[in-house]
Amino acid sequence: MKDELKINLDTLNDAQRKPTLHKNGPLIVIAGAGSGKTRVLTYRIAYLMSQGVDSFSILALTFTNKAAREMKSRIGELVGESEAKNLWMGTFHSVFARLLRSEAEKLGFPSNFTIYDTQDSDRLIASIIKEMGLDKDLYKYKQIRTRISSFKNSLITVKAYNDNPELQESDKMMRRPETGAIYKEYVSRCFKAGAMDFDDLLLKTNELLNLFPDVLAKYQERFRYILVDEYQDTNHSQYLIVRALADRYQNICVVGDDAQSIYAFRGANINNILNFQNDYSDVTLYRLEQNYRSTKNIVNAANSIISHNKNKIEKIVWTSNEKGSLIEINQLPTDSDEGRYIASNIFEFKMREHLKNNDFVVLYRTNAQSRAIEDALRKREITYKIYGGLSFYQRKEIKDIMAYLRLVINNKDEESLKRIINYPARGIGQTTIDKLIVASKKHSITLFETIKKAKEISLNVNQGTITKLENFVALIERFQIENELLDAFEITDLIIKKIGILKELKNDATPENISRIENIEELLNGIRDFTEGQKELSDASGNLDEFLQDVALITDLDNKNDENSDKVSLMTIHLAKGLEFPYVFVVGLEEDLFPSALSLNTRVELEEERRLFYVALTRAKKRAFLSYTISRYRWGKIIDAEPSRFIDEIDKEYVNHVKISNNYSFKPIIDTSIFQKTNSTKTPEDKSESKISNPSIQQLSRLRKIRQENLKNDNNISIKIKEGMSVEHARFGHGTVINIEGKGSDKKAIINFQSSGVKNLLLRFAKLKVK
DNA sequence: GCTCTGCGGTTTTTT
DNA sequence: ACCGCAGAGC
Repeated sequence: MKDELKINLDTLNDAQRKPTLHKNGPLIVIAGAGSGKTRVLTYRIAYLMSQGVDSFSILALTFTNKAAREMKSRIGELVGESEAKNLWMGTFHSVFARLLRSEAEKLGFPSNFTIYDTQDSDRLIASIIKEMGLDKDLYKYKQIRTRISSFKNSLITVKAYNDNPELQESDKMMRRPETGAIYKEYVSRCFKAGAMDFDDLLLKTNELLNLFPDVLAKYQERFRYILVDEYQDTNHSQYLIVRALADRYQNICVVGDDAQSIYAFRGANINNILNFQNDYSDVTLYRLEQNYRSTKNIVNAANSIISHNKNKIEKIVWTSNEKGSLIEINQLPTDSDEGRYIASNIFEFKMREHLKNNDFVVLYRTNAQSRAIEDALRKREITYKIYGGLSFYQRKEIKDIMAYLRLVINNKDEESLKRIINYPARGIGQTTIDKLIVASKKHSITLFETIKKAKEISLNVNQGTITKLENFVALIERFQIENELLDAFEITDLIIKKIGILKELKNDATPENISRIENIEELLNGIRDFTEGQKELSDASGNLDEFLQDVALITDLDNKNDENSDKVSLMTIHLAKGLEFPYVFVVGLEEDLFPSALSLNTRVELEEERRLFYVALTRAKKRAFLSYTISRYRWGKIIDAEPSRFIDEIDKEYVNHVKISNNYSFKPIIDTSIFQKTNSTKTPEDKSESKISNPSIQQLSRLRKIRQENLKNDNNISIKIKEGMSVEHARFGHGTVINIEGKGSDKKAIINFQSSGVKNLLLRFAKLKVK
């Protein structure tokens, strides 16, 4: 059957077809932004399958779960759903979490091990620092967590740390000689809790492959073809896993763009991609340099930015797309003005060009910047969605419920236990918990066992507390028994009812608590969907441990529930990697913000910020808008801002830089492609101000014509239009006016068009004819 | 053990 | 400006 499978490669260009058809041996694809690298990966996998490669023996590692899902469905279209289902495809973390679950016993972990998220790790480290009696100002738990994380990403185990005088010396220099002891205790507590943190998923995979040659051989044999997307963002630990697995068959295909490497802060090593050709023998290198995404102006501007970096693989990204509009750079007085500038522009573009909210994204360097943008969008009644920040699964109320679920599945999970032992309040306070921790260490048993044996061991608590502890254990054990018979939805529903958390929140019905109730209900709905979905599968049951398996690895970006709703997206630039939007706003282009103040010390860090800017700009298909302010609200006060150095690094040829004029007001940008390098929106009286270069006579006369047309529209048509009128629109055809709202140039009409349905049009732009 | 208040750190980015 | 936490008082 497979032999009959034919993949049509006609839609690929030559550069894309070559790596697609490359069958055996290592290859690297250096792919510029928007050059169709996902397409190559998709077609390559489909092509391999059409050549008889078993779908079970292909491993594809992506950067996000969303990317994996999309690629899988596209492959499904090419080769059939049922075959595509067998592919191992996902993020490093989710793929190797899955692998570890089936091999965990070899490492002494239960197969239903808990995955600690960053917050869990932080709490555990903070707790250890406290238990050890260390100065918490010197030992900041976040810094310690970062340090431990970097150890793990470099495969520096506790033993390796202790064997390494240099590392110990550098911690001593930082006046933190106990770092190694904290690390050791942290690792042992995670082990005792049956928990792995994010870094462990990679570190333990390495350990597994190193310690058990038979296991390594099994997976080498299994994954005969390995493909890695976004290779520039792999860390050392990921690099070693790939190398180990690919060692036997050497069918390794990596795809990436060094210019888009932006995750060094979490251990990504750009040298992985720069040195790939030295790591394997007979590597074939392919380049994808034609950009299909963006206009010439955007591609060229992006090239001019990245040319300021020294450390890079030379490549020429080009496009045959139209030239497009100039990149707009706008100076604004404050961050709230910046928000209003974005909101009014989105509003105007939507009306003028009949765009949807989905066509826009606002990108920022830090999550804190979203606030001013949100306020402005809300005022304009533009619906938006924030990605990242505090994700759904990180919210307190959700983490609380999840802690119950986690404890039911794995009662060794210390962080979950500490979280809920007294929530809702049942009279077990910090003092008791501290005593429990001491006793559990003394007897080398888990916290849960310590509580169970509270009577036998001398805990030094009173009888009332003992009873409370017994009740808690009984509650959890009862859930464990119920869980044997119930599916994930039923047990969660039962737990929520039994612990009375909703009642507690309703009793104090602040707006905050009402939103918490809604979130808990949303969680329950999500679990129901999951449960039902699992039950449809042949090899799944829909019970709780299935739900918990990779829930820790889900991110906001993976939430598909509002993919069809029409919202402006707001996110950090990091989150936007791999995405594209027709209209892109990049805000806060100011020194100390973007580039971040923390990145100015070294060239390496500054170059990463510049790549981040490159990523931001290359998200845009049609138009890009950059903005900066003169003063910005930061750290609770107003501070002066200076334009980012990156602004001057863009070749002037591709930008229209508008600075604040005396009579500054929010006038949206009108299509400047017809009269470049002018401030396009000034009325005739103020046109002499604030422009940075003189428009030609021709351009001016064109500008005047447009204005006259707009005026004519305002004065004639829009005044005439009334409810109930029959009108004609150039694109939408015949329709009837249902309602008129607003006045002057903001006057809008809701019109029911015969062929295209109800539309809300701004009369100034709609160019309606009265019939 | 619980609750209120004042203080200090926070904001670089995330699987 | 906001949040989380420690410490004091109940």
